[in-house]
Amino acid sequence: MANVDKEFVKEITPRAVDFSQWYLDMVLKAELMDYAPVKGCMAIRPYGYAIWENIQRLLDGRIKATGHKNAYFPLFIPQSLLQKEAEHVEGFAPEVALVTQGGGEELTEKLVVRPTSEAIICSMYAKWVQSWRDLPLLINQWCNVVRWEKNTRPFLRTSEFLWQEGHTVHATEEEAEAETLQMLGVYKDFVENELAIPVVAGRKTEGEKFAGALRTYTIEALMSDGRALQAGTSHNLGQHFARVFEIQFQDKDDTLKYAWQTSWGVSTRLIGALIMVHGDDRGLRMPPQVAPVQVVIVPIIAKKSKEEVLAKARVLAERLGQTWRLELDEREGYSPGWKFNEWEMKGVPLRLEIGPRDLENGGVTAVRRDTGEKVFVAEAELEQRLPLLLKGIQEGLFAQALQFRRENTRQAVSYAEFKEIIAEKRGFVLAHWCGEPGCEEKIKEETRATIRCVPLEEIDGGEGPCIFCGRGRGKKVYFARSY
RNA sequence: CGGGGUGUGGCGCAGCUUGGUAGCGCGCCUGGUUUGGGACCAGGAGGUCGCAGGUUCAAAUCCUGUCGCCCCGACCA
Repeated sequence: MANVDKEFVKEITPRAVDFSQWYLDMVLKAELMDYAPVKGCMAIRPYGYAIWENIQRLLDGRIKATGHKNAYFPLFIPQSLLQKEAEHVEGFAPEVALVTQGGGEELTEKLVVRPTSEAIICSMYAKWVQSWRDLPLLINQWCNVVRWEKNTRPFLRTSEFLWQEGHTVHATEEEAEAETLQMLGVYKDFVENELAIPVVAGRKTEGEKFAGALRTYTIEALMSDGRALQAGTSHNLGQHFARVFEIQFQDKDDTLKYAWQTSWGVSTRLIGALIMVHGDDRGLRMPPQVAPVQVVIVPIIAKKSKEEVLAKARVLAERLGQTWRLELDEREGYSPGWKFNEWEMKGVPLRLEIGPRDLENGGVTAVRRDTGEKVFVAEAELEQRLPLLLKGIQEGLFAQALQFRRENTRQAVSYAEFKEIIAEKRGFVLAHWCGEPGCEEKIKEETRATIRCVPLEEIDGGEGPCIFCGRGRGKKVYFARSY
């Protein structure tokens, strides 16, 4: 019908109308989360949590493959511990939640609900590290953290969120730096290959680095509204924490040395990135690698052939369910069209329709979520075709996101042009920067764009005068407005 | 924390200006007919209108206070 397109989206605000409302429609209507009674806190619903479980499984494998082991540290941190590292406390103090009472009595020392675990973990590491033989110490934990944010948004910025945080200790600065970069590489590989989100890897400026770190590296992704999102960070902590927490070891040369440390993390924010990078006006588009449901079978039931169709659908579901995360939608009382829309909204990569026509033809109709393309697949070829189709969707989503990023990464040659791009087109802007924090700060004030990172990869254009002050010589850096 | 908005069945809203004891759509339940892109008919359940005071014979409606949530800024994964 003529208004079919309108019908598809009647419950979803189009992205072009109000991106932020679209995002909220997505997280609520796809049942990823629901608002909880406390500000900024959300219940992650099964469909959303399944994404997180897939992220955990795939990333955890990579973390372990690089020699790290999982452990768990306490939720509560004595306030005095957090206060040991000056920059660290300054960075986090404004957003910590404090426990002042326990068992109905005032606590003698207030407890911080961890906003990050450097302090508590370092206090333990001080006990565990004695000798060079104890190093490197490579530990990761999956947990929740609490940051009392003023402005919250589901998955992107919540008062409590889930993440993993790796904390490692090394004998030398070189080793720590190598670890920091290795984990950044792990993140980039993971985000690009599993989440199908292209990222720029780079270093944060002094102004943007982690509170207490020597250097912070980041992977930055571009959302489809042209704003950037920090998708993961890896910090070289230097010896800052080792000195205040007295993490010392006796080296091979008999001398007592402070250790070198790193920390690195990604959070449930990645789910927000998945939504904003791949989603369209019909709903989510989940990359097959992390999709809670990779394949959905929708039987097309007509009175005459009901039993036959259902029987075949069940057989196929059983068979294909061995390999894929698969759902057979047998619900009665919903029309096929309704189910199509529902599963499209939930972003299931591949839909298999089985109806009387398909039975006659001896196969199923497969429909790709990314392109909408319909193809007939003979039953005998399912095991062979499905992996190819899903691989094609995974790669297709990445390719689309990469193309979008290319089209929305612009070079600015003058500050006027820079301002215009940021104001009207958004996206990444590559421009020379002299390295002065003052220029960075003024650009931020005037355009709300920040330096997302100083890219690790070589960028065409080499060094040049600063986009803002016109002086000095600096590399090209990525600017953007960000989440 | 500043600016704006908003709280009424599960969801989205109307009712408030001009007080009279709550309504619509969707969803939900039951039965039936349907089912290749959000089906239809019939019947039904469900709300002391965020909370607390006040005014009044009477408050969803007027007044005061308070809390939550959302959006836009400043700060952060």
